[in-house]
Amino acid sequence: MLPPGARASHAIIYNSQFHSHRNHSPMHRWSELFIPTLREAPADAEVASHKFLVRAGYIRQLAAGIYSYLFLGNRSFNKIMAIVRQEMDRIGQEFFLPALHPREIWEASGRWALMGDNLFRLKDRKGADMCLGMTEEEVMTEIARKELRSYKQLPQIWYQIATKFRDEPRPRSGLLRVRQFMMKDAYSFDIDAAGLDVSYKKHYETYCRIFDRCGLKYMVVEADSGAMGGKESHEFMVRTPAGEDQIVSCDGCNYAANMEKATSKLEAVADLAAEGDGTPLLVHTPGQKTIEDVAKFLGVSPKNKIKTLALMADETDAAGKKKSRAIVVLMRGDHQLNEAKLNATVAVATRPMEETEIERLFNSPAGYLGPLGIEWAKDLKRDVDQPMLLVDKALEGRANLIGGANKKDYHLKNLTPGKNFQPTAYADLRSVTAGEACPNCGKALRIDTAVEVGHIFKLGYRYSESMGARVLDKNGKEVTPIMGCYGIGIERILTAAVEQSNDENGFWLPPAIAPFEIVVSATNVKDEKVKSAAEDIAKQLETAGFDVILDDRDERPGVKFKDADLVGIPFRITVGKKVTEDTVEVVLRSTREMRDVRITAVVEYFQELLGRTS
RNA sequence: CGGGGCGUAGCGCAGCCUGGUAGCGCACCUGCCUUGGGCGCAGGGGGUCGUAGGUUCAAAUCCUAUCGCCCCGACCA
Repeated sequence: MLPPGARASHAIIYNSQFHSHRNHSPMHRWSELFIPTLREAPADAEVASHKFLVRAGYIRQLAAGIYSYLFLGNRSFNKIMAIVRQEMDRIGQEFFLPALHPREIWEASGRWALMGDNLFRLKDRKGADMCLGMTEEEVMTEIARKELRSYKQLPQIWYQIATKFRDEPRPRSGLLRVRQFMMKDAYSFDIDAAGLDVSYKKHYETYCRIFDRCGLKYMVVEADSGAMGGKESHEFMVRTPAGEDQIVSCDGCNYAANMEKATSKLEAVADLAAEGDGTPLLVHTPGQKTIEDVAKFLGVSPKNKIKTLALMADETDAAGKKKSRAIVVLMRGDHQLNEAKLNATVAVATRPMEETEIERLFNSPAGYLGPLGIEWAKDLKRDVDQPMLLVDKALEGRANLIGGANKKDYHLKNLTPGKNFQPTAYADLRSVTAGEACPNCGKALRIDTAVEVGHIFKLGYRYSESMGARVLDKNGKEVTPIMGCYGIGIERILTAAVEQSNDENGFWLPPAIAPFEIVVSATNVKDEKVKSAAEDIAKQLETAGFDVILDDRDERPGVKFKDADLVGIPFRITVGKKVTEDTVEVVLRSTREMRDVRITAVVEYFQELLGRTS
């Protein structure tokens, strides 16, 4: 824009200066770029990806769980997003939706209340409630509700890549759990379940292509779709100790599942013989409260003991009244309760009961609670007041177990589920442990920590129903479209890649997502021969389509090598003394493999190495 | 939200217990030197000690409050 009164000739001069400046350096020269590498990582960084992304000058923290992405980081993210976009465009259409949402649509879906403090909330100047989007089901469904009229418009797959906000209770591990992040989220709308199957499968395959192209070693696991309904769900996981999720998998077959979903085959346990007349028998167990203590005291295995857990579900009903429902869970003595499974079973969050509550509700001291003499709910319906008795499937069919007697210092023998007491329901509530038998093939299961980079699941009708999306089917009948939703964490792809490939000196990224593919390090820029050879090689590679950065800084070679090792670029070309023999060194960062290549053959070398033709 | 820890220069830290001149390494600037793994020498710049209040002749240091950040737990498409 010209300032008022300026003559056009000035503008021409400004313009030409501007252009000459840009034309002067089409190449990426390290000396002119902002790549703030650090010798030391910030003290509060714990995981490798956090340390290295900061040290390599990819990211800087602005606040807890909020990061600025600098030049290198941004380049890498752009490459990741380009891959995601390219693959998603094969099956769907890209949108760009608002991050700022009115309260109303979240009310309509029921998530305004459900999301609690995880949702960033704010008011506009008129005092109207707004929030920052954490996912876009509401907005997408709102569009579908208003615009989709006929089955002829289905199926639809709509996606976007955008910033999401979550007020995480505890941001951590650098970019692994943050409050603002980029996500590709996609939503499918189909006329029926068979259509959803197709959309789901398309995403499954697309995700595989995306993660393959990003160079990740990932696995796909069966996942829990949560209490929100939805039938099928898969997570795309990258194994790393820095991860926050636990996955169960089998090396013997392809079984793999999220901890919340995983099951195993249990070895049969020998039941105890009935004692006395076979009816529940009171035994004195003075001071023995824990499973271990009681089992030892009575000389039996914890496997023949019932673990009794007392829980409370606090709910607020439609009228805003607080209501608590007691839930008692029986597990085999040596088993662990899986809270996610419990939540999925009872469709409500629970907390451990307080000792005073146990005493008040069951007239039993904590530590001696047992299933007898209490009137349990008959089924899982939620509108009754009786406590629920949930019994883990591992106890189904067992007999003569030992459990609490609801009396201090006493336990009961001869307890048989279904005979002496009637559970509200049997359910799989147990956490799998490593080494148990695979439910498919029987081999030992392993448990690993992993990072979730993608998640696909069949939403069903939850949003389309609650928000009132309807289309007419072939017969002119109004039907609710069925939805799927599909997410990919952009930052997590980079993070997982760093976690996957690093050593004490730094990390290396797959070429497809690295900010640059090749760094050309001129060992000594004061040496004209070295300098011009390096420039020349970088230019040739760039012309051939490679993403190159020229390290032309006036620094000692050691500094450049250290930086090159640190910043994630997979290949380095060292231009040094050997230029007099028309030779440079190519170094593979991952293996440290080094090889002399003739300058005239460098382009060809990389074309072959990266499987690319000019 | 429960438990723990930390806020002193851009980064990493010491000083605090026992109040009295704000320090070290790296980074940064200048000059010389050096050029295949964070080179060397000399000189230099940079800090409201997180913030607010209090105690004291005097506070980075003691007290109170508050904010921020990190870790463990709870939670988590």
